[in-house]
Amino acid sequence: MDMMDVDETSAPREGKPVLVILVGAPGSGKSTFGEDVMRSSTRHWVRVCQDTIGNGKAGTKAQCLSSATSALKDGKSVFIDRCNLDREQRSEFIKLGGGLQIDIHAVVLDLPAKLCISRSVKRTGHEGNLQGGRAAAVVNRMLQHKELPKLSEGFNRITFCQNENDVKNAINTYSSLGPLDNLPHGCFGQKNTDSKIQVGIMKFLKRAEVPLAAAPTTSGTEEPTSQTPRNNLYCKDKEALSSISDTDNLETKEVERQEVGSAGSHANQVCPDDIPTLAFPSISTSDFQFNLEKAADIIVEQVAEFLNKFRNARLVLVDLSHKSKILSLVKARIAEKNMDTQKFFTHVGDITHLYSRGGLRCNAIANAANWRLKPGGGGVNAAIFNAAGPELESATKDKVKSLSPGNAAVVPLPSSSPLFTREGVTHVIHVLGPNMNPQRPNYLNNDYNKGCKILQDAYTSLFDGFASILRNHPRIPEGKSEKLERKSLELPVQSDCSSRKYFTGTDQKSKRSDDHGSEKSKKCKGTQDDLGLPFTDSKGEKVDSEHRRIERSRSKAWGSWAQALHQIAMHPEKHKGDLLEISDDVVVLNDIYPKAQKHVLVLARTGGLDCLADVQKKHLQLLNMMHDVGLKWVEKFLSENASLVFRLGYHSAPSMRQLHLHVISQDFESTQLKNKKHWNSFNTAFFRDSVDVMDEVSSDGKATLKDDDKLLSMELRCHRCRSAHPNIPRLKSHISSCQSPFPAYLLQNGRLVHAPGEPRNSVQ
DNA sequence: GTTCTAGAAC
DNA sequence: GTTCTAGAAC
Repeated sequence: MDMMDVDETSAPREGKPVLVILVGAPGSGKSTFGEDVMRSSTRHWVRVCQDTIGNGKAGTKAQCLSSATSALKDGKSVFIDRCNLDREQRSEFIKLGGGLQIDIHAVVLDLPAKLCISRSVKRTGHEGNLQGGRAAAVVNRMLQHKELPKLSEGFNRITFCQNENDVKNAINTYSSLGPLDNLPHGCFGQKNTDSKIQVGIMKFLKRAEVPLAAAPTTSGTEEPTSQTPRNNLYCKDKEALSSISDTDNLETKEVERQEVGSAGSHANQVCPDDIPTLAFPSISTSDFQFNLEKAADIIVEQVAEFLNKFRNARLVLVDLSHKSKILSLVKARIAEKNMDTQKFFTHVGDITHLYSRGGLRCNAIANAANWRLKPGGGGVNAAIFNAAGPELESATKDKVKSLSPGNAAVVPLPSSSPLFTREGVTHVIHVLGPNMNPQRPNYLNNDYNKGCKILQDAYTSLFDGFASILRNHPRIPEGKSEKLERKSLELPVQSDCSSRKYFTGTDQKSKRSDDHGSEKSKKCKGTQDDLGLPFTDSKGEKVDSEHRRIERSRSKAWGSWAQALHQIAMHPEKHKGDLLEISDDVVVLNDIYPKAQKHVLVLARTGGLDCLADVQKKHLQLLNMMHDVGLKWVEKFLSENASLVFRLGYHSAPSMRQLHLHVISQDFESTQLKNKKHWNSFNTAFFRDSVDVMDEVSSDGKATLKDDDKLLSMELRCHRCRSAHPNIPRLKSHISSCQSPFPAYLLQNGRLVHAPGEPRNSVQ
């Protein structure tokens, strides 16, 4: 037990009566706390409960005061069992201590609001008679006006409990408090909240359910080892909690801006868990057998340097075991140096399951790679390559071939990678550290002069890599990838031959039609088929795919309302007035319920082509043409409003029959965008970028579908800064002003299309 | 795909 | 009481 302000060591061992003021919302467990302690304590306790003090019914505060006074005068210890959430309520009980030789304690049952509410709602025979649905409203209102107690109010000791484990520990502490014992004075279980700023931060953190675990051990957490599990507990269900109270969130947003000083484009984030976060394993200390003490020094020093430069970013050192030596060493140094534990903390868990198992959102994770950047081996490297799927391997191969010690390489993770979809990881940064293991390459023979230098370099490169992601300049090794990325962002506003210019010099060209006039395309259709499909025209395969297609069509029954596009595609002349363009192969029309300022559909006219699942290699030419027609309209729209940004793609499982390409501006400014499904259908993997679809159909003969319903009910995240929002109205109000650059993933491969030089905050 | 609406959430 | 979601019907 490491405690602070232990000023009782020299005091005579003579127990004083204790007045314990329980502080907590209904459902936080105040009564249970008192009862549990009284059951096993050797002290004489009296529980003064306002809910029952009037002959079993609710009484007044005055009754409580007098009842407490007389008990204390008898030398008994007292629990004040009422909410006591604001300072004023507490002050009168604190005054009771005035003439008496007693200790005044607060025990704060600061449990998640959700938990209190569910308990309040569930309980039936509770003395306070706060039952049913009204409980939620009451609990919320109370928590909104909550003021956490401070020593300066007159308490000798305050114990904060933020989870049930903390509560259990506190019950033990008070249960074992014999008649002759005193408890040390001070604040326990939470940072001292002496300044307004800290109160603000603590309130903010509590609401957003950030790991309070991050609080330094020096603040007197009685059991330092309980830190990390709390991390996990508190990060889960943040959406549920943050949605509990509007005013809370508004208030806390302010708090963050003014007091935490969050800077830059991410200042408008609701949840601190959305701060760009890099999780990294300790480099070189496992298989490479680097000295742990030295490594810990270097980690802390390099982290400090990074955090000096980047205020709005988090670093998390991850290891698998609670017993991890390197974690304890680093933890000790964090405490020693009084580092900001919101920005740098340790986490016990699997680096490939930080979100799904630990509730910790990390945009980037570091991989302790080998020099060949190959999967396998063991440890973190094997785990990350395994978890990320083959996508990481090929993405890595595209970026860089090998790595020398002291270097790092940033690899954007394809959105199809499970690490991306499940964990929200957008980048893997491979790092290679110094090797002190004679069995491994580049053995340094215990030369720690060199070793430390290389390890420093490794962390510097790692954090530089992370910084480059923050700036949305993925540091791509020289060569085609970077050119591709840059090129594909530029779309000349001139109206002719856009796609040709657009993709010139990139490897996209070969996959795409060089023209978008329907006449010409039709002419070369046969040629392309002959050239492009040398293998798939064997009889067997044709039958098979035909069969597949029919099977699919049969299984998907289209409702009557889903036929509109199909009717238009089959008989466009009947709908002439509603259409923007008609050709032999496609029809272009405004989406009847546009989900953004500009939202058009490029509709295929091919019969039997109902959705992306029906697309085969023979449709590649059509896909190319649809894309080009889409780009042509994008160009037109950009010439009218150069600030727009467009994305072209297909819904994995469309609601309307007949293959259609969405061309949609990324403002999502539309009253027709009304629900989660609307948002997620354009902003999760459910939306398949046209460029990716073409690539996949070209290489695999079919498009990958992400038609899991889970995608459509995912939490609402801003498509720019990825911050989470509790509901559609609030998401919309956020995106109306979010200026963050788009995630790196979207900036690649021409997924986003905008006018040259726009927007300014994007990749140059 | 939308509209309607009950009831959950605030 | 009002806002918001989500499921059913179309």
